Amino acid sequence: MVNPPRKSDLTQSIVKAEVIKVDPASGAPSSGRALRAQGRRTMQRLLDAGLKVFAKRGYHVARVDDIVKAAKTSHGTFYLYFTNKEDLLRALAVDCAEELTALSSTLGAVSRDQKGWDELRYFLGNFTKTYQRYGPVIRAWMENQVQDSEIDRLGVKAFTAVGDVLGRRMKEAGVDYTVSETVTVAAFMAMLERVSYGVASGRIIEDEDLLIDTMTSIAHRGFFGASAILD
Amino acid sequence: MVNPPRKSDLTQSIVKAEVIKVDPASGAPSSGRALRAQGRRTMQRLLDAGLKVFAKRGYHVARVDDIVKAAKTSHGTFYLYFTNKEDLLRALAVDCAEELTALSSTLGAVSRDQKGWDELRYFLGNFTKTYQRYGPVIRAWMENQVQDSEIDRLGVKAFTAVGDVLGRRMKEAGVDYTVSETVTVAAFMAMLERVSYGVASGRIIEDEDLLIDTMTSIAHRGFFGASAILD
Amino acid sequence: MVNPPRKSDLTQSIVKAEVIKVDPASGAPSSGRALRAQGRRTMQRLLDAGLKVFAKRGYHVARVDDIVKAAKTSHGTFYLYFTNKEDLLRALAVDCAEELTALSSTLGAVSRDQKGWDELRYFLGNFTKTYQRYGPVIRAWMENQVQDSEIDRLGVKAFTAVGDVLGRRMKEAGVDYTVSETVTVAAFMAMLERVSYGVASGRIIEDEDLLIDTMTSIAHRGFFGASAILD
Amino acid sequence: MVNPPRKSDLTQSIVKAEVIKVDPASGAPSSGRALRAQGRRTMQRLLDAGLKVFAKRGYHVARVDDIVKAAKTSHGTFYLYFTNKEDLLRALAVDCAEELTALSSTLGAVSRDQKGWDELRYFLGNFTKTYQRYGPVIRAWMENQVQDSEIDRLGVKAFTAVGDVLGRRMKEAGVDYTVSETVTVAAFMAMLERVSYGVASGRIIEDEDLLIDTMTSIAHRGFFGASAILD
DNA sequence: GATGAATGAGATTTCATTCAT
DNA sequence: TATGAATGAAATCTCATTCAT
Repeated sequence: MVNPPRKSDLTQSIVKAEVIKVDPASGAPSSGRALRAQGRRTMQRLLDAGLKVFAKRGYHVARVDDIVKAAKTSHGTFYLYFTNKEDLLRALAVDCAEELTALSSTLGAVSRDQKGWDELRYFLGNFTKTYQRYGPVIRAWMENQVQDSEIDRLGVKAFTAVGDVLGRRMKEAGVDYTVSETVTVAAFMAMLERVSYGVASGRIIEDEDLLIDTMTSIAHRGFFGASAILD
Repeated sequence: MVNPPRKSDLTQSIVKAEVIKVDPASGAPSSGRALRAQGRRTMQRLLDAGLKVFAKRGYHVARVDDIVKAAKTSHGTFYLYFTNKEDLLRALAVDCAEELTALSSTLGAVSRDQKGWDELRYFLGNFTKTYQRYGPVIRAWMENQVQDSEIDRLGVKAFTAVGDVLGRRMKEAGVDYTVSETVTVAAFMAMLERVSYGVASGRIIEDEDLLIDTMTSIAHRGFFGASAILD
Repeated sequence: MVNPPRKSDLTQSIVKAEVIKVDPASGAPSSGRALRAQGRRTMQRLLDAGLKVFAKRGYHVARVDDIVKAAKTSHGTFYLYFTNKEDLLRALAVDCAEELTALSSTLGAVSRDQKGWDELRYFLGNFTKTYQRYGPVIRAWMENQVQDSEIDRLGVKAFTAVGDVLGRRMKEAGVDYTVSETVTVAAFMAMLERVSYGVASGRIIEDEDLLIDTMTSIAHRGFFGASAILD
Repeated sequence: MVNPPRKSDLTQSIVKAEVIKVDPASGAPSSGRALRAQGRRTMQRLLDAGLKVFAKRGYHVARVDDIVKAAKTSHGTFYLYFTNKEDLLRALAVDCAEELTALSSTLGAVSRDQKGWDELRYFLGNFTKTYQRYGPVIRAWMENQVQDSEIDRLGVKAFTAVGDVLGRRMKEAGVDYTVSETVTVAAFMAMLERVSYGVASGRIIEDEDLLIDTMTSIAHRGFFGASAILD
């Protein structure tokens, strides 16, 4: 039988997720200004507000006005910390890229058996965690919403890091029949990201564990050659 | 071995695509005005221009000014045919929904063998064709770019039509182990759409046939339970 | 005695000034848009309003809002014709540069006698005319108010044209004792411009003819070596 | 021949300049607060920074932020010593006005011979010195950049002091043919100021001694009736 | 039918000045 | 005495939509 949707150990994955989180305060001021405690707090409030507002209807639609309202501060203050909306996104992108890169190291070998399924399951759980916070940034990358090439580069780099690991693990799994590696990896990431977005946006309503289990099964078979019927 | 990437009959699929296309002039003026030949031509120019401009950086970013320039006409004329930018999208959405609905009927039973692969391959080829024209509309739905709920409803309906067929075919294929049907179907559509967008946006560069072959193999195994190794 | 402040023939200088005026409608739309009669009128209204508002407290202090109010139009309309305030200045600068260049050809040989005085008087009268219209632009150049290097170049070119003629005429007059030509010409232009500005700004209140006569006498002696006492 | 550009005694003029300088610390705090040593130092740093920053692109363009950065202090501190940006200018204007007034007493009788030329030369040298420090303030007056009428009054007063001396010396020299005294004096000051600004701004590049010599010769002939050819 | 012109609401951004520590 | 943080009024600019010919 296949992957008896073993209730994944959520606590465990949370613990690991903590380990992944790389200095969340890394959102350093774009300008070189040294910040004191109060300034750092305000900046963090703005970063959080940015994520929150971007999450609602996307980066493009978000207004600086919405962000400062959410951060309970003023326009003037916003421009004290960021040169513009894009600059705020950039700061978030840096953090997000770090987290994604760290994430890429949490995927071990994916065998075709239950052990491989578990491994994949764990990885997808971690991705979901990251998406819960940085979804808006990942979405902005995925939807090509960014003009700024520097931010784009960050995204490409982070996605490549994850994609490389996926590709390597697929090869190890002996998935030699895959016709185009580029497309395969892209397809995997696309599926992952969009489904996560569907959940975040409320379009897909499903129990989180069930969701991850389903994605894991699909990926295990579709990308890692697991048989639909395990014995 | 499975699915010897049989060179798909492109001509054939084009022919079928023609059949699919349901009255391309169906984008009737929202205002309900009766149009003479010249008027119909102008309107078609605007619709085409809309698709072209939306394709570049998405519906939201597109300016009415860009559209009228691409259509070689004026602002005044635009508002003669459409009540606003959204109205143009709606007209395109109607056509796109029809095409997607028609598309959903082109997927036969997907067995786990080569025949099933071919069937799936044919369907994905058709989807690709549709995306080449209506990509911007599908993208707008997928990225939640639309405010107007009527347009959204059109999208949901069309996606449901396709999703239903997919779900039915999966069930027929005996993929009963799939944990959540909602998620499964969503994952399939997401993969399909995003990879198509990746190609359209130039981010994924790959030979079209190879691309479709790859997607087919992944889907065949991931969603329809085909074994990685057929004998 | 020198220069019996012969009442200068104002009419005549006006006539010549007309000749000088090089296509006042030359303020073509910065963008390539072709303009109809109404559009040209609006644009001209904005150009005139620009001069008027710049005249009040200078280019820098002027607000786009003041300009559109003076032109009895809206913000939107302003940006239809000019990309920003600087662009409006540029359009004016082009016209002004043409007029200054034309002006430079209206100075004949300046002998040390009454004839030379008359020649100089005529030239200064013409300059005054030009300043009455384009003073704000000349002032912006003189006060280094412009960031844009293209506008600056226009100014330098026009000033050089005038300066060159002055320098040539001085040399012809045998003013070999002048220690630095650069400084001499600069001093002449500076005097001319600032006194004109003084009048335009209301700081210097003096009868126009008397003013020009005075400037002529100073310049005739200071720059062209005329004796204070002619016999 | 006239005025063999006798190498002016720079040292001497510097010495005299020192004499002119009237209590440089006179820029007392507008608020009237008594200041200790540290406070006086901070204030002086701000005043110097003001001059430095104003020199770059003018009073209007200068930002308080630039000033505090140049003074290596903070916004808060700035407003501890000055009520606003204009107040800083006012403090500088007071000092500048004193220096200009003192300057006006350094011009003796200007005869038409070499002795007169030397006298004028000395005066212009002194003016140049003053401009080197207070140029930005003088420029602000000259370019009408100040809103505040009190500052303006200071400027008018200082300029009048200098102008009066000039006028008196011209009359003494028997320059009775000058048509309008107002205009004559204005022209002289304008020439002086703008050429100095040209040098300060880097637009005019010329050896300082040569520059002063040239100005002296022009003024000697143009305003004081010296003959171009002395015997 | 078609078009260029005009509009104004709303978004972004700057910066002198005040506040709190 | 000093400072970093915060503010908000005012300026710039964009763009969907309406108007007049």
